[in-house]
Amino acid sequence: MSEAADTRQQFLSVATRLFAERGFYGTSIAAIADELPYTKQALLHHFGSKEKLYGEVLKGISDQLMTELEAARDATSGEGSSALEDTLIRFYRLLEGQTHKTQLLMRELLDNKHRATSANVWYLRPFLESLIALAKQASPSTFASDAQALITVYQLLGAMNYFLVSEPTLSQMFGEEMYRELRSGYEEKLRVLISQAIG
Amino acid sequence: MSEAADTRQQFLSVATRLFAERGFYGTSIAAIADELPYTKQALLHHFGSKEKLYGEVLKGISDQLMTELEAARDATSGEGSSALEDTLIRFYRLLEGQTHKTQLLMRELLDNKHRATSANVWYLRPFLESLIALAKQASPSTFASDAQALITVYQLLGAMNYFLVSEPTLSQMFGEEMYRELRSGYEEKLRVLISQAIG
DNA sequence: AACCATACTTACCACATGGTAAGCTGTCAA
DNA sequence: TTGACAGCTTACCATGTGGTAAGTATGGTT
Repeated sequence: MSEAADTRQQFLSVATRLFAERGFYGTSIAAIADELPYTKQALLHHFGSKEKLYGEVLKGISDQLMTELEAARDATSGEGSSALEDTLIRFYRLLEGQTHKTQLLMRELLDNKHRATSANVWYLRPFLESLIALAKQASPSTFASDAQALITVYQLLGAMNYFLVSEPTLSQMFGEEMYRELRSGYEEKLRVLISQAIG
Repeated sequence: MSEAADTRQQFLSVATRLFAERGFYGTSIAAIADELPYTKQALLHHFGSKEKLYGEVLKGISDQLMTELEAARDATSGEGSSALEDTLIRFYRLLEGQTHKTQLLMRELLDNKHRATSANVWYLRPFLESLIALAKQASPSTFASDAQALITVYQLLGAMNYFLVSEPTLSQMFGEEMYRELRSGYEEKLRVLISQAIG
């Protein structure tokens, strides 16, 4: 039983990485299984279909993002917009080390219409709702409606995600060394952007 | 000859739309040809391979984005950071009506590592360079280095792209009517973000 | 000892994929 | 009039795809 759970977890882990790197259509279930000492039928045994596996991966990512966002919030002392700023920076730092989450997030935004709509399941919703709640809680006066809150936090999320996802591109353009420099300076830039957007 | 050029153009047009919507792996050359009164072999006759077709699509997008960015710049009167602000807003308005360009841009950022690197061609580079030049030209004092310029403009590009690409997601979450409201208010939000980021 | 469910594997399969080969048809230059 | 070539089509193919069917091995339950 626990061995089975472990196998499942291994599949989920590899699948998450590959889906993030290559996208849903760019990743075959055989390719996932090939990185583990199992056949693709073992994968199908555990998850039923590629679509369901992808669903579990997305749900996992969404859950983790939510948890991490809330952890970032709870680790932040103080209240109001400066607390929100700290929380978002903390969240950014978390994302920094786990680029695949950002990649999957963006892929899902892009593919949503064609893939998830047909399955009619909307995995990222809880995370986005948690984001709204965070903004409203930190600054109820600034963010009257859900939409107003989301639109602002969304801008910031967009800015940081876009940057994180662009690592290959920027490394290629400026060289890896220069990219590391860029990245180390980015956090401060982001902080400024955040404080101005919500202040 | 001109008929052939027309056929090519038709292929490019459909291919651009489908690649943007479904990604490289999610789009088969047969699917592209099926939307036109030709067979997929006609497509291969004109472009040689799927990869080359995709390359031409990307090059087309990159060229158009560059041209439009420069047109936006030239349409802007004045100088300095407020001119840059106007230019970027103008550029945003252009993108607003042509979501597929934004989608392709982001897909290429995501897939770059796995697809384009192997082909070793980096199609979006001219556009990004043009973006850097724009920023440096508008505010040479603020943006000392290429990297410093890019990192800031990049944030803004990220914020607007992210929002544009999220239409399906946000429509689904808030309903289409609410989304239209969100979107109509977004330009002003973006303007504020821009002016603060570069001011 | 018989049963049974879980965790897998091997063997298959129908179908879609990108791509090749070869031919057909019209146009246009020599 | 012939030849060549551009712009297609039909025929075909090897490979990869997600998925099914039918097992085998193992460990726990009665």
